[in-house]
Amino acid sequence: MIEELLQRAIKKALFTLYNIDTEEKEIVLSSTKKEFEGDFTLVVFPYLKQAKKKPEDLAKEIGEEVVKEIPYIASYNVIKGFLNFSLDKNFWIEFLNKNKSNETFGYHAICSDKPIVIEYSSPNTNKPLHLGHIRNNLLGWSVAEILKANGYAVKKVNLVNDRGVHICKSMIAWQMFANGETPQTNNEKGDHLVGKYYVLFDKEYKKEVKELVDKGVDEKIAEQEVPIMKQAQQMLVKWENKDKDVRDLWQTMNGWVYEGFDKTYNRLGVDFDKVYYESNTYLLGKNLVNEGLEKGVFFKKEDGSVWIDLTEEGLDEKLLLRKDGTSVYMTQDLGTACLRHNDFGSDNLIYVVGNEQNYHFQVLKKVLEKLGFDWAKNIYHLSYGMVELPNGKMKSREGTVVDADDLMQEMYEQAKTQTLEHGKNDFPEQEADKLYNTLSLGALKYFILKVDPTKNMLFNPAESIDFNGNTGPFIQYTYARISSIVRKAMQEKNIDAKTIKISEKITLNDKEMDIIKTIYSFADVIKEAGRNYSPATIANYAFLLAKQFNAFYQDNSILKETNEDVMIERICLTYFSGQVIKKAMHLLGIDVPNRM
RNA sequence: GGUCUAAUAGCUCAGCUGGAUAGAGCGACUGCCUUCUAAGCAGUAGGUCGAAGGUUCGAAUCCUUCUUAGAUCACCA
Repeated sequence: MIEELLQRAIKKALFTLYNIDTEEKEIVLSSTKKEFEGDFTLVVFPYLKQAKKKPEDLAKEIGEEVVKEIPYIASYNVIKGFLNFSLDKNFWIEFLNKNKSNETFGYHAICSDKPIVIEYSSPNTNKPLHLGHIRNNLLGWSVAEILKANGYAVKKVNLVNDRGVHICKSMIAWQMFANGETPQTNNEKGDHLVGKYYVLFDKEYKKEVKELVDKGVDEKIAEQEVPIMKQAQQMLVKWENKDKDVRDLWQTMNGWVYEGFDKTYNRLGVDFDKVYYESNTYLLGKNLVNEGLEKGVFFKKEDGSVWIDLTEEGLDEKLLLRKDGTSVYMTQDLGTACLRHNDFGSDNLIYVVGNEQNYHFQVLKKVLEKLGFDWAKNIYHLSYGMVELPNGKMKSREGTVVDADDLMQEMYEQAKTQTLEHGKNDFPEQEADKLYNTLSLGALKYFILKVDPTKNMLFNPAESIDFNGNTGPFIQYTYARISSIVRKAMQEKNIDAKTIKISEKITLNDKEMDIIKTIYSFADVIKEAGRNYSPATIANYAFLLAKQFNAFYQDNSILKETNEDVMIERICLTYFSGQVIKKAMHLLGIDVPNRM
């Protein structure tokens, strides 16, 4: 990397000229702003005091030394305290020739054999997936890919919440109202069918509560005493006692849901290396609690419930076992963390879970640390913001959710409409279908992933997701143009961009240099995206590169360029841009079409 | 009430560990298709970076206070 050479040379210059001793890593180089001439910039202000020089003089003297030291540095210029280095054109040409057909360009070498385990999705089996889940799934999948590109082994896991009183609610409502209907009899997706009964339960529940309240019962009491709620709670007890009928129904209805989820996951393009079910894991963690009691990390209250005191850490007391000895969410999560650590030999666990659970994960981490697991300090809660609608949060029970399947279907229709509106109606049926899928998912995924995961984001159903501007289809369109050119170069000129070499006789214009420098930074961008667990970094990068390519494309001939050396260089640059766009989009889980 | 997070153009969002004149897209207004895909390109208008202090050669970025919004503080998950 040229930056490292520069850092080394600057360090040396600082030392020999002014006896300033710095670490190479602490010398900050940035890419030169567009308005100024140069490729890399050093800000010299931090060294003024020690060097006892004026900014201009200091910059000049360092520049002089560095140019002598590194042959690739063609020149430098100084503006105030900014020292701008320009690289020799041949450096860039060499870079292109060396890397344009490198399959792993931008990716980092394998750095660890111990896998990172990333949990994402984690749905409940009582309702279908909605837009919030989409954000979760896309983030999880993409971050996994980004970490792989950073050289880590990654295991993707899903922890399905398939038990509990909320699951019993759908079951009770189904028993009461369904007349035996199934996904088959109804021709309805299983998760939607089950979700329907979850909503029905809530409706009936509210009705019954109101009846009691009207009779003069206190609302709080009514909420607990209502028959339908009692039934759900009784069903849960039966479930825990392994009552055969309840278990059968549970298995049947969950089966419907899984069939539905599989379709949604499939269409969304996400997958898992391992799926955990809470029905198998909810009893884990109890042993840990007992160990903790013995070690004196936890304490027992008079009623028999077990707690941990985290007030010294700025947190509260937290319950770990109920007085009846049953476990809570936290207990189970302690258990599953250890399970994962053991299953995969992993010291790095990542949880993709909404920011509403920040507190939970703070506590989880602290508790595991107190239990003496040194890997606990590496637990990372990838805490993402909520997807909000113009009138606030999505609420499943109030029917204000944006359903995942519906949304994907709407996007598909829109992709179709847009394509036909552009007069592109000559695709064979199968190819058209594939294209609409590619474009609709590209639009959806890019829309979600381009925003910083940690921030809340807004989705306005009325405006739907755009296909122009800073969007997935914009980048896909750029790729399609590129493919077209690369194809024609091969067919009409018999030039294979992959293998042909660029001559050093040519010069490079500003638009070309913009693209080259952006491509050059790809590895850094991947590193930064990995460091921040941020697909948004990749999305912004892909957009920048696509925009720069389009600007170049607009006022430079490629295949019609008369100077053959320049034509070859442009074909190669076009090809390379396409490769990098494709890779970046892949990290987001977005396909790119060869034609559109 | 305690804790945490956010606030940047009319709207949706970028802005890396402090660095040169704060950027995109959408929307509005202008231009550009007999030339490699116009889902594109070029341009105009639009900003007290929530407010006030502070640190610094230098602050949207760091610190303090305040305002506003959201999350959380369950023997729910």
